[in-house]
Amino acid sequence: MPRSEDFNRETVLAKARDLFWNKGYNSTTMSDLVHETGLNRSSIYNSFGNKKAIYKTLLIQYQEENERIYTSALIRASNPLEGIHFVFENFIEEIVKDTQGKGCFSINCKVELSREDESIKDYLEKMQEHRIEFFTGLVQEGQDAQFINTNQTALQYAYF
Amino acid sequence: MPRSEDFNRETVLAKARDLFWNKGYNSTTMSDLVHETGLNRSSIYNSFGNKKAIYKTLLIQYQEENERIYTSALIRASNPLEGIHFVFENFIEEIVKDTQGKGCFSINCKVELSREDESIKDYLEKMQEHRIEFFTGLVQEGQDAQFINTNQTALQYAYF
DNA sequence: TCTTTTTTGAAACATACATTCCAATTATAT
DNA sequence: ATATAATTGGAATGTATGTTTCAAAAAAGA
Repeated sequence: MPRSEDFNRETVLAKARDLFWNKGYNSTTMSDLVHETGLNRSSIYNSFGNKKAIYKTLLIQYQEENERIYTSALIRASNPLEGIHFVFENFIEEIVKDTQGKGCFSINCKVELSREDESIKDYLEKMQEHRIEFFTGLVQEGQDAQFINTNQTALQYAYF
Repeated sequence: MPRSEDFNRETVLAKARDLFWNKGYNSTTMSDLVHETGLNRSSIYNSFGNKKAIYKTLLIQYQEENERIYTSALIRASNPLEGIHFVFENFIEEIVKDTQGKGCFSINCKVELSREDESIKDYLEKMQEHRIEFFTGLVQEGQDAQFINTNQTALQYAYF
């Protein structure tokens, strides 16, 4: 009986992400989102929640995507050291690709929002911790298999 | 005949800088500034201009301070390579000191404001260029005096 | 002490946005 | 075709916050 949504969630979110990424959180207005996505105010609030909710959705999506990139790099690699190599190559590639200086979505998020929103701050800190654990594990593995020297502890390498 | 200012410009600016640095530009309100500095709204507008003007003053002050740190590092150094070494040591020191994750003032500025304020964007880009030139010159000197290898051009090293 | 010019304080003003409301519209199922 | 329930458009609302205003107070010199 009811009418159904007239848009594609993914493309809407993609457009929102581009906007936030290009203009930053504070400089992106709801009107920008209305214009760019083509759907109207109420529909946005209806289907995606308010501005911050949309942003959080995108942040989580971004992190999950990165996670996927990491693991795929690990699968391609034949040993832990090479895995780290792949991951960093990916970083560099991203940085080089960013000619307009958009920066990293999560770093931008951290600068703009982690000071005013506790939940975002907590999320980003958890992610950071998670990432450190990831690298520590990787380095540890590499050291166990004698691909990486033990001049420093695994944790120290990971931090670096 | 006229009455004179009842505060110290430097300490006021220092407090403003701490505020902006801790909370970011957008999350710092004029009321915060009024509270923290102790002087009142009108006085602030009178002596320092509006919010953005204050911020720009601080940004320029920050850059000049950095400039001074660079040159002093260069004076201490006995050759260009050591100079670069000192400068980077200084970076690391700053990063380690920042336990609350305040980040770098100019990077924060870039993320928060360069997208919405053309003049700030231009200023930061000019500074970036200037910095590249600085390092390029340094590396070049180092190469001329054979302290640094010539596997890459000076410019390439500088970018790195 | 009186005049002059600033500084000060509080309230008023302006405005840019996020968010909500509600009537009109639209798509689906029966 | 009709009833139903969500979607849509645009106006209305609310609010946070930057900025201005203006009269009262304060300092410095004559």
